[in-house]
Amino acid sequence: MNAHRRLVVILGPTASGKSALAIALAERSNGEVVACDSTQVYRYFDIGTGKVPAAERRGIPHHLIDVVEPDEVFTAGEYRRRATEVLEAICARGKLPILTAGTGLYLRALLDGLADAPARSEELRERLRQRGARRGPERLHQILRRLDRESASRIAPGDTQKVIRAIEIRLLSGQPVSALHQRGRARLEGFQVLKIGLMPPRATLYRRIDQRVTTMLESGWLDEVKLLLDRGITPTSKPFESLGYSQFRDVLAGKMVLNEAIRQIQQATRQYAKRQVTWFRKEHDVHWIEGFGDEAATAADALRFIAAAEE
RNA sequence: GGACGGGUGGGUGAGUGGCUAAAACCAGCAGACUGUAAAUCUGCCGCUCCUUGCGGGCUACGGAGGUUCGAAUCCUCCCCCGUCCA
Repeated sequence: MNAHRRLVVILGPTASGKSALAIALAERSNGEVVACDSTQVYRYFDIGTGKVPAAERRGIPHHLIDVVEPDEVFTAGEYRRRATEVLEAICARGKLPILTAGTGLYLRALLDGLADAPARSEELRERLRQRGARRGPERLHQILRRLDRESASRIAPGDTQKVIRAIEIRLLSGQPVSALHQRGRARLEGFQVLKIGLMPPRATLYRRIDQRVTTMLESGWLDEVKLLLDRGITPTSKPFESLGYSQFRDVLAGKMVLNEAIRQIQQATRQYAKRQVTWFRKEHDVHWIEGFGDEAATAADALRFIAAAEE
């Protein structure tokens, strides 16, 4: 019924220029930006997560940025709930939602939905994790094999994180993961989704990543990290695990020299970009553009694509 | 000039006669991933051939010789690097 409502999704690896393209499109088509990024949801982690500073947003509203405290657990399920609400609100205002998606899992959770599985349970995980630490990861995998043969065969014995989640689902819901998955997922309804994928040449992307890390440093990234620590934010909280923050935390603790940290951040970011590309490649119905989002030709291409979809 | 220590695959580095194309880690490449996802994990990783097999050939542990059925591993000489003595 509401198929006339549209949702533009811009997906692509880090540093491909999603934010710039989103703002450009929002200005031309009465849009608002919604971040689909697992790190930008955290407050105070600004420079390294690539949040566009308010002053550079050209008046375009941005959503799902700065929505939780650093010590809060945030998940794909939570993202889905909040994003669904935000999309409704934007449409109710008669505006066009434009999603900037770097976190493939969150995008899929929103668009395709998640199975009706129980949310994570910290105590259960803690118990399992301890057992894994004591008896080795193979032991956990054995437990999973007993409880849910099918997912045990799909999950590598070394992948403790996924093994624990599968055991958790089985224990909490009483059902194996495969059974839950078979029952389908609650996909996003009522939107015509227009996916635009940014796929700049790998070599150029990597050069940009390297350069962007130094640019971020010049704009005060290290000071930001220092401020976070001074403020008492737990150095082991989740956002501190993200690219750059962990390295700079070590620099400030005197465990690493700055040059080495920069080198590692650049390298880890390139590896991350590769993983994003691997994930997004499988995404269906994407209008791929082989350039950066901040290039005029890319914006023109994207606008043409959106216009063509109007009919 | 002398005394030691060392030179191993893109990097670090193990190996001190056969089980070694050579551990492990990193990098690189490819991939998986339905509530930690900027996370986590998996495969490949000298060259080459095919009948794609726990397959064949070639090259490889600074260089050149040698010992041995067999050498990254032992011997000789040479070249580099580090530390110390002069």
